[in-house]
Amino acid sequence: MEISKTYNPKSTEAKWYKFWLENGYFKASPNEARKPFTIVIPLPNVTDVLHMGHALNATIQDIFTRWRRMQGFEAEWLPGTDHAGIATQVIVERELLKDIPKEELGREKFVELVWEWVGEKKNTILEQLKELGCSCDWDRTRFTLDPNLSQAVNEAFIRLYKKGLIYKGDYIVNWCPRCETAIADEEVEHEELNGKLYYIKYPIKTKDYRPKTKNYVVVATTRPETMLGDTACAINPKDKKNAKFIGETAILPLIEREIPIIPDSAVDPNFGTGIVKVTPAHDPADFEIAERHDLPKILIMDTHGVINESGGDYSGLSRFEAREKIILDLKKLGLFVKTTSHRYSVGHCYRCKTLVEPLLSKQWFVKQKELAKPAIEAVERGEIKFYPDRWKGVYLNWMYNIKDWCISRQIWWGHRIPVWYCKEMRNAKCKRRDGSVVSIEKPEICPYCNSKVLFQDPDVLDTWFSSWLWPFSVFGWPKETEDRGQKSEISPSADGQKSDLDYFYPTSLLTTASEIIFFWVARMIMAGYEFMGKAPFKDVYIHGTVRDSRGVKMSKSLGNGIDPREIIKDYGTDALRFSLITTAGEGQDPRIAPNTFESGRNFTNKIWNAYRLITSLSVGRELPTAQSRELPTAQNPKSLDFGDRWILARQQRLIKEVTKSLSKYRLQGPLMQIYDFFWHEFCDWYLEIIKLKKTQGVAIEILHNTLKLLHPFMPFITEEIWQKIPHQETSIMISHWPSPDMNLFDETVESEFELIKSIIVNCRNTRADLGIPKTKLIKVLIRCTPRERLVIEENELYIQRLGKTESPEFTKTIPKGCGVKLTRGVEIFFPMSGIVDLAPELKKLESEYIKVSLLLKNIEIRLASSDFLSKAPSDVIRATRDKAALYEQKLTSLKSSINLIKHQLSSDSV
RNA sequence: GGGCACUUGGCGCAGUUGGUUAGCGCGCUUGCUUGACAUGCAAGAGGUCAGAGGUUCAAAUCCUCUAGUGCCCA
Repeated sequence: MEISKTYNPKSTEAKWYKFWLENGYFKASPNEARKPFTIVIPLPNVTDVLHMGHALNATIQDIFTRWRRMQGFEAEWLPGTDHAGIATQVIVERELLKDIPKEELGREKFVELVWEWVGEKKNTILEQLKELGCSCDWDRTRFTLDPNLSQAVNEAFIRLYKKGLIYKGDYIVNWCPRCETAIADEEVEHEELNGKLYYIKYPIKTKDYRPKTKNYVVVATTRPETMLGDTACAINPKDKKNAKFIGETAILPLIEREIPIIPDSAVDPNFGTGIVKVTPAHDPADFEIAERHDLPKILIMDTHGVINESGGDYSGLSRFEAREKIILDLKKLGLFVKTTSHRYSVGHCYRCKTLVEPLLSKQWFVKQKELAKPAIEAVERGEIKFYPDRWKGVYLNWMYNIKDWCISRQIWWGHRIPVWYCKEMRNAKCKRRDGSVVSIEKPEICPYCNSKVLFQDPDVLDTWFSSWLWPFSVFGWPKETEDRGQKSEISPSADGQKSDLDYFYPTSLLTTASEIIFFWVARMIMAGYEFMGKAPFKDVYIHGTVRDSRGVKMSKSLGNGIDPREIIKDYGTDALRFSLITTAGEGQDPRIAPNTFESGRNFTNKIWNAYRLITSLSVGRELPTAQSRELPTAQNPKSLDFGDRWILARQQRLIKEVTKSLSKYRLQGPLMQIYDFFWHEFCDWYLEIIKLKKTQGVAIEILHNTLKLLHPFMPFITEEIWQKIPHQETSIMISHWPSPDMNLFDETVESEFELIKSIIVNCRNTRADLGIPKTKLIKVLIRCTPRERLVIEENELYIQRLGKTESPEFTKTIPKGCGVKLTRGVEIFFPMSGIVDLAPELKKLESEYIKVSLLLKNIEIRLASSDFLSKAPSDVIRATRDKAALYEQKLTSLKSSINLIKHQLSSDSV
């Protein structure tokens, strides 16, 4: 049958993915006979569509999963999605509701609408992961709003509440006026901007106070509109220049509120005038000051960022309009001093990029210090490791300074907070507790005052409050643990089978990008220790961020992304995966350009054609079957052919190094090694050899094992070819990962082969340099040791055919009228008679002579140094001496051949 | 302001226990429809490893400083 000249990924990928699915190869279940290898996916949002970041992330996980599976682990890669509270709600509001406020629809209807939308979109990203070849255990796909995962959320909330680790309070939160919700500190993106610092006069109250008084202080602020909510001015007590004002009372302009001038050491005397306004309800630092001095906290904005009734005349203006008007009015009153340029950083909502407003608000918080303790120790002790290691420091630094986590969100899509309030609050006890009851179900009556009128907290929980439970909620926590508790009382070890949770938890590896360390990795570690008493995973692999060719992060909004599905369409999944992994250095940010993927496409094609050649060599004879095929390992390696022994030795080395690298979480290195082996040793040399010998047994063996090594990286083409060559297992993905065969290691053959190779290369050089037509064979004379002569004679066919030479002859003297090359201590002479162009050759030899003599000079200096001789290890000294001898020999040869050519040239010119 | 990374031929990257004539892919030059592959083959040009100083017998590799770039935190 005709085999296509180029590899066609389209015709293979869907076919094999279906085959794997149908055979259930991705599934895993507790199996005491095997060790588990577990990965839970960093759950993408339901709103996500596949981008390069996902592709890199998923490829890495798939490589480790497939590799461990081949090694005999019970490999579980659990997929799923996140309900993504804010992101999803934003999209539904925009796309489905257009501009109709969701309030018109009502909460229940709105949530229904979101469920509908999610029902349609939920599988988009997961289906796309299938195109990437991901070997996820799809039967276990989870969604954070699944019943069991919701139960986990409630359970976690209630447990933490009972321990006093969850509380409700008035604090400054990051408020997104567009999403109309609080967001966590980590959800704010800071951007450094060139802004202004506004200087404003605040008059001081005196007996004869008049608006145009000359008694005033000047405060500096970046946000003048917040002055409507000022309740103090503050000065650092050490600030001698301004100390005299402390204790005075200022009159807040425009509002005419009397506010105290207080001392507080948090004030930076070098900021502006050293006197700052204090707006406790709209600035986190000012909030702290207000707490210390018991100042009132006046909220001047509503949830949309519009000035409220506390803002007097400015009520109804947006925060931006208010700023304009306030400046204008201050100018009219003569209270505006100046502006100066000022660099400062402003926060934006990570979901919609709206300017975040720090706002006083009643929210639910999780205390973090206590939860952080075991999570810090685990990483300090090395129980959980980061790859690359440097992220450990980033993690720890954040954990040491952790602040309480705001978990309530003023949106409708998500897990409703399991808290109920008594509406009536009929007694003091009830009032003291704010009438709040923590409960999953609605309580019949208020436990404090027996009122029957209760309502649920309208807020939902931060999405991350469900994702931090992911490594164990997906395996059945808390239900499974409860069930087991009951079971064990009745029949202790009924079947001896471990539960999913016991078997797969703790997981083995978590793979994610550095941005997610705080949001998720840190919190999963905290949750793991808090709820399971154990780390959620052993290793954390942090990969880089995908950037474009200029180094700019790929993003939808910038439009600089490359769609992985386009690449798959054009070049195939294997090409995409190959190029992504070879481009992404360990933990480095990969820079991706459209042509990045050509190398992957070319490589798949190379693999395909190697297979084609091997198959074609067996035309007219049967391919050996899996059973009949004599494995080289079953024979005495010494009885094999030189070339066979060489490629087998090279492959053992490859297997050893690739396996070692993978176990250290390296991907780029091993993949490049496989590439080099396959292309530059197997194809460039070994396949050329077997063309001469017309044998293909060992070639199939090499191909077989190389496909296995490659399979985790490039699953489709490896399966396609595997199925076409003799094999035993039904699929390469469940075949056994090769291990190096010590009997096949052979350093002697490796070095002898290098000699043959380099003789061939030198012959080719000479041909090319001298422009000898390819049809004309050249003569070669070789001067070498008897041992080398033996090797060369045994393999002279290779030299003749690959170097296009006549049968090599041997000499003991330097022949006259020859060009000469020196390689690995062997001199090769090329009779020059009839060859015209000697001048370039002479030039080359002369520059080589200069180069080598410099090298020799350096080495001689080193060898003359007594320090070197006394301090360097003996093997290094020996190697250096050998090298010096080699260079000397080489120089002699170069010199003689230079003289020969010079002689030739001068006699020619005569 | 603090921290972390990066800087190797035109471009993108290897070089992980200090000892190789510093490698690879793309691009470039020259020659090839060599019966696997032009998504290819062969041969080549191109780098004093950002700069300065130090440690060492020996530095792209370790240390310090400087410059540039990027990221994170405050």
